[in-house]
Order: sequence, then C-alpha cells, then structure tokens
Amino acid sequence: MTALWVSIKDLPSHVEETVVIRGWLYNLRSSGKIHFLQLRDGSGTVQGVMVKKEVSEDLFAAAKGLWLEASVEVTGTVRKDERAPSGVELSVTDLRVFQNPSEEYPIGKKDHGIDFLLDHRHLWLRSSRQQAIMRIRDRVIRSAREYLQENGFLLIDSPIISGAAGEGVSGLFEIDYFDSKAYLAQTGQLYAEAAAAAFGKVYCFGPTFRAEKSKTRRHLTEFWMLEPEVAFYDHKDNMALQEGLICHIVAKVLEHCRTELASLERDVSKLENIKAPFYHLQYDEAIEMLHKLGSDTPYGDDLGNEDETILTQQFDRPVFIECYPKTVKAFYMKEHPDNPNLVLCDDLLAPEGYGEIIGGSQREDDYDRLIARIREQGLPEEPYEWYLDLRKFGTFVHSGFGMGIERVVAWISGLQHIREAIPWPRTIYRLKP
RNA sequence: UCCUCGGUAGCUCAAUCGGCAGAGCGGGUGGCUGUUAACCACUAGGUUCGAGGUUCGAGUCCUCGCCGAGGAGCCA
Repeated sequence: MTALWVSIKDLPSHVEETVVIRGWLYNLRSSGKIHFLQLRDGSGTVQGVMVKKEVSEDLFAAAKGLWLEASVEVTGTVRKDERAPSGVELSVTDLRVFQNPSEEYPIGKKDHGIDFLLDHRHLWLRSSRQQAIMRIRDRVIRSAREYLQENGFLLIDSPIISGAAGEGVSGLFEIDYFDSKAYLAQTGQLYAEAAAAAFGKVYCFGPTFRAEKSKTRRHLTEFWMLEPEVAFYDHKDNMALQEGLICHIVAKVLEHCRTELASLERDVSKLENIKAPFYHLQYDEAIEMLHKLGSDTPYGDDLGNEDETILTQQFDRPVFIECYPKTVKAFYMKEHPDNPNLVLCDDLLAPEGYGEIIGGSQREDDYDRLIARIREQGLPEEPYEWYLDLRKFGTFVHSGFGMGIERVVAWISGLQHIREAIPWPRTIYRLKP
C-alpha cells in the first residue's frame, strides 16, 4: 500500500491519515529515544516525530545518521498538536533517503555574514527568510500584472538588445553583436511609447541593465522594471495610475502574504496605512522642506539619496515629488506649460526611508521641442528617428512610468538591502552564483 | 573614482597597554522519551588575507598590495 503524497501546507486537512511527504531535512534534534525531524518541501515546514520503540532499529539509526539538507521521503500519520506552529506534526512510520549529504551543509543555524550568504545564494534561497521574500516578490509581480490587465492594458514587451547607445553610453553594458556592438536595455520606455500609439494602454515588464558603479542598498546592475505607457493620459492621470497600482499591490500582498510578512517581522500596520490619496509635493516645495530639515541641496539639483530618506520619513504614505527642473531630467519629458524650466514628471517615494520606487513623466509630444531637447543634451539624432516618427504621425498626449520591482519588494518586505529582493543579485562585484 | 570600516578555527566573532590565540555554532564520541537556533559532558580543529618593516617579542604598530562591506558620486 502506498500512502498519498501530500504537500506540507495541506497536512492540516489530512489529520489522522497516513501520508507521504517529499522534501529536505533542515534540522534534526534528538532526545535519545525520540528524533525530531524538521522537514521542508517548499510549501511549508513540519516536524516529523520518530519514536524509537515505534520503528525498527535500523530506521531509527538511519534517521540519526542524516545530515542537514538530506533529501527524503517520509511516511507518517498526521497528528494534531497544539505545540506545532502549523497545528500538526507527523508521526513517522517510514523514511526513505534519496540522498544523505557526505559533507556538512555550509549554511549553519547561527548567523552568517552577508558575503558568505551571497556566495551561497543557491543554498541561501532554501532558508525561511528568503522563501518569504520570494513569495512576496511573486505576489508583487502577479498583482501588478493583474491590476494592469483588469484595467485594459496590453503586455507588449520591449527588446533587451539594442543597437543604439541612446542617452549617453556611460550606464550601458556593451556586448559583441556579430560584427558590431550592441547594448543591453536600460529601459523599454521608448518602445512602450510606440506601442501605446498602436494599442492605447500598454506595459512592458522585463530585466533592465545599468552599468553604473553604484554601491548602495538601492542599486543592482540587473533589475526588473514594470513600465506602463498610456495614450491620452496626462501628468495627473499618470500619477493616479501609479497610486492605484501601488495600492493594489500592497493590498494583495497583505491579503495573501500575512505569514511571510510575519516571518520577516514586518510591521504590517505601516502597510495597512498605504491607501489613496498619497501626498504630493512640487519640487520647489520639497527643496524648501529639505532646507528646513537641514539639507543643503541647492534649488536646481536632483535630490540625493539622503534627501529622499529625510523626505520620506516625514510621511506615513508614499509621496509624489512633481515637476523637477528640466536640467536634471531626461530629454523626453514634457515641458511644464507654466514654467519652461520645469518638466511634467514625478518620482514616487516610498515611506520609512525607502525612497524612489517609481519615476514617471508626461512625454514630450511636440516634434520641434523634442528634437531641440535631443540637440540640447548633445544626443545623436539618428537612433531617435523612429522615436521622432511617433511625433510626426498622429502625435498624442501620453504618459508613463517605470516601477523598480526590487525596490517595491524591499520596501514591502522591510529589507535593509535590495539584493535580497531578487533571486540572483547582480552588483558591481558580484556575478556568482 | 573618493571616504569610512573590516579580513583571526568550516561559520559568527573575541583577544585590555605590543606579552601563552579563545568562545559559541558546526564536526567527532557519549548521554537524554517532547525538542523548538534543543540541552549536558568530553574531544579534534589555526600559515591570524599577502609581502615587507619596527621590536627581546606583532593578531595588535608602520608601509605597500589583495579582497569585501557600508556610504558618496553616478543613477528616468
């Protein structure tokens, strides 16, 4: 007779049944005549209890000889037990070992340094903390796509490999492309704009690459960005979309990931507070507020990381910083109708010091002004010919933004560093594993 | 590129003023019938990142180098 193979998360609905689970041994304790096998299968964890007098001597000895992370198949009867975190444990009747490691598992039960853990990222992902973060990441992405789909958006992905250097070669990864050079995408936005003229409401979602030598807790060289782009949305419509998207994501994480947030010891009251309307500050108001708070960033400069941190600590909900000086922003942003020195853009800063999670803008839709901006910034015109075509053939008011997935995950999960928010972080000095 | 901090047992760290290189975890052996990062006893385990220098004596001080972390700059 073969017992039913069950996921650990489903064990509570099989009380008093004999079942099989397949997974890994993440810890083993023993009191001499009782072994406690801590088991994990990806869906959850459960304690297997093996009592010496209830199993054969060979089996009892075999269990004692297991090393951490042995892959096993355990047969047992599901018992209710109020001492167990999930309310159930498994009275083990049989054990089959797929593989018992011949060396000790590198990641121990006590603390490790970040360098060691990153070197062992392939094993670190097995830890409960990393599992919680990856489940939240999955929910963030899933709920973002869900929100856009429900609101009439079409997924139109953009290319990863681009032949044009675009806006300044500094931040681009160069690759060999047969007999010429190509570059890894920094953004899909320009392509999304073209798609918006075809489909109205679109978004792209994929990896983006920045060859910047940034060494901060907010930067990765490879990260995932969600970029919606909407025809006939202006600056204000754009911010309303961002607000709706973020509220939806946070609500869905709260709905589905309570266990994960608890295991990360995240203060969920901070997340429950994330509701519309968000705060709005014009750039000049932000600078004024910063000066009162001790910053010496001059009017006209972009906000530094420190500035973002200070600002977000003043608010309990996300805050939009609107209409930056033209000089610190990209060429494609639309000039402010009331002030030619400003552009119609917004950065959305997450609270608790997390800072920028979204950067968006209304796009310049006037051919002459756009080409003037390209020339002003000393950019080559040839690569932008197709982009300029969008302003020649039925130009249209349109807006969009880019949301950094890892920054959102780091904020919602309460992480100290963005590198834990992606399965395989790529930073300036880390390409492995 | 700049600033700061660090590199000691497999891992995390300690070592006072320059004076015998230690602890916890992990490993090994033994014990324990309800453990929750189990516990208890015993035990093995070291080129103190590298090269040079000062000194009776260097983990500790000096010089150079290598590696990493945090931050700045950079970064829609």
